[in-house]
Amino acid sequence: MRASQFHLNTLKEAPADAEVASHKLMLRAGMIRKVAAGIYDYMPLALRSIRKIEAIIRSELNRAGALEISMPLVQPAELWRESGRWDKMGPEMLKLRDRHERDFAFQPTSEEVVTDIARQELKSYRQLPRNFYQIQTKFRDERRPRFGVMRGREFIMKDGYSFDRDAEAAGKSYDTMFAAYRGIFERIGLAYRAVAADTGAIGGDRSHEFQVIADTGEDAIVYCPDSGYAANIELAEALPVLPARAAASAPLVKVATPGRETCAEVADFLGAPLASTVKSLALASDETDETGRIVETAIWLLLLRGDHELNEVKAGKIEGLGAGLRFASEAEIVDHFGSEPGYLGPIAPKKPVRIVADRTVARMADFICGANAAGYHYTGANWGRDLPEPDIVADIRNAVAGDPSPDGKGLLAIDRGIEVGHVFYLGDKYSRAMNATFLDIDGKPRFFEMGCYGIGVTRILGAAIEQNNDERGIVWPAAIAPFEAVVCAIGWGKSAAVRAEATRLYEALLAAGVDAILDDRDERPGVMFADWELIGVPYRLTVGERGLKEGIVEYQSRRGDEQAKLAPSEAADHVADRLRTALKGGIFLGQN
RNA sequence: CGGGGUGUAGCGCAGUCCGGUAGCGCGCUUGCUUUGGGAGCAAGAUGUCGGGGGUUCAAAUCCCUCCACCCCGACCA
Repeated sequence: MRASQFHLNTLKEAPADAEVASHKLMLRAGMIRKVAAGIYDYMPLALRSIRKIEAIIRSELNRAGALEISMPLVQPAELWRESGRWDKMGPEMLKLRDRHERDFAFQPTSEEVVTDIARQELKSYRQLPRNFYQIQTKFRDERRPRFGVMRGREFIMKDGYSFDRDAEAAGKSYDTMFAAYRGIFERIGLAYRAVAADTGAIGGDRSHEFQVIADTGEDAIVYCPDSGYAANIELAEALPVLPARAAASAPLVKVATPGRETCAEVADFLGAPLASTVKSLALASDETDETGRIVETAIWLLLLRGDHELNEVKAGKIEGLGAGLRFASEAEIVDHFGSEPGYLGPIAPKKPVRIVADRTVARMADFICGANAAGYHYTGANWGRDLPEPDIVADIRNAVAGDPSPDGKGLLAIDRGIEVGHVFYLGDKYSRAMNATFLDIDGKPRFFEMGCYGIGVTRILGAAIEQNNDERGIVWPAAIAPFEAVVCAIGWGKSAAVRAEATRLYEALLAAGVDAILDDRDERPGVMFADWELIGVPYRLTVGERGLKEGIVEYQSRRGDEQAKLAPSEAADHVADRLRTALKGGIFLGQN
């Protein structure tokens, strides 16, 4: 490709609506253009990278035995009604109507359609296992699209689905996909972690997210550097921080704490450590009938140590609390505790409430908590003596850095991550709902055991840039760079020698299998360098009259780790050699 | 969905308070000069001032209304 024939449109200043580095840089490099909120044009540079990501995914999935198919973007409502998700997906799903007033959805994912394929195409256990995937445009009407392609509404995703005879075989399919994902992210060349993730209603332990490590990530990843344990913070078990409950040593005293409503304020006011306070959160759970009407509301008091945070995913798993979990309203709080928020506590609420203590709180002694009276807290509170033992003791907090690892082999650390892949064991959730069966060896129909496997193709672009950029622009991993190398010709217009040598070098790169571009725009060197550094091409060869007089061309890596003057005859091989090393892969930071 | 903010040339912005013929920088076009880190000079082109309605002799500016986009948001008692 010659730059004079390519479409380049770089900006010195980023549009004002871009917030994060990847979004700004993609706009400045001219990779994407915003068409509407969360909806973008992918210009030639971006599409080149996308196609490379897709090619890596295809090659690894095909190698793992998965089969590529293509399912419709516009899917009939009946299938979604069968699974019950037509209503459940809510406003995230874009719904459409055709000229006959029939309902359709623009696919946000394709479990329903693929299950429909399976129940019609897969009749016998002899056809199993089977794994279908597609790489395609998805639409999810996000409440708040942001961060450019990282959380867009329309995006490209690889979604794959496995069908197996039984849970054991499904486990093997899962493992195969897990390994394939490792292969994919190795090749893409990003630092990533595979972490255990929440399985929601399905249960079990077979759900992993592939997280690209970046400070701007929306997810918190808890891991243990010593043992390799890694999990999304939603799931990561938080062990009690205290070894055992100490004996009570202080009397229960009601102290005035006027205007001090948060644990930090109270601790500060009383001159006590934050870790000696207990935070009381009033939650409510609404039980509904089939029509969605609330038939019963229960009020709960969740207790956390003052320096800990509630984990709502964990709270939602408490028996009875999961249904309609929400924070209690102020009226409910006053009604049950006899006090306004800010001074709630587990000691003698006005009406009985269910008390759930985090495991750490259950081991605390002589703690500080609200007194259920405005402007007052208790100090020296003790379980068993001043209040009954908690109804439920459970892990309901977020793990924090420095907690003991759940596997007992060290201390936890926390990183931020961008979720770019997810593998999930589905069981028979969809096959049962949609009556998708095959005939097993005993001649009886069985529901398929399914798994689903996603990769956010366009999100990988954003994640790669978040992880790899500097003040000059993008620093692509070689495997997904729009071009692997650029030949900058200085003085293209006026020097036949430069034209000849730059062209020869460019062709030598192509011959060596390097995806190169020749910058023949006859621009000033500063313009060319700035453009290619912004775009993030990994390797650059510069040809100018000055160098040719010395008998050299200049080589520069975008990472800035190597700069050299090379004999023109060696330059293409040098780049090809560096590229081969670079394409060997990413940095796997571990899995659990 | 709630709260806040912004819409003026392709991009970044000024002008709005205090109504009076729409500006600056970058980019773009043409010419000349320049040519190893985003060149200089000269001459140009480009605007439904987000849309609609209203007030006024006169509206980017004041009023009403709609729209789009951006940011924050269960906050933890």
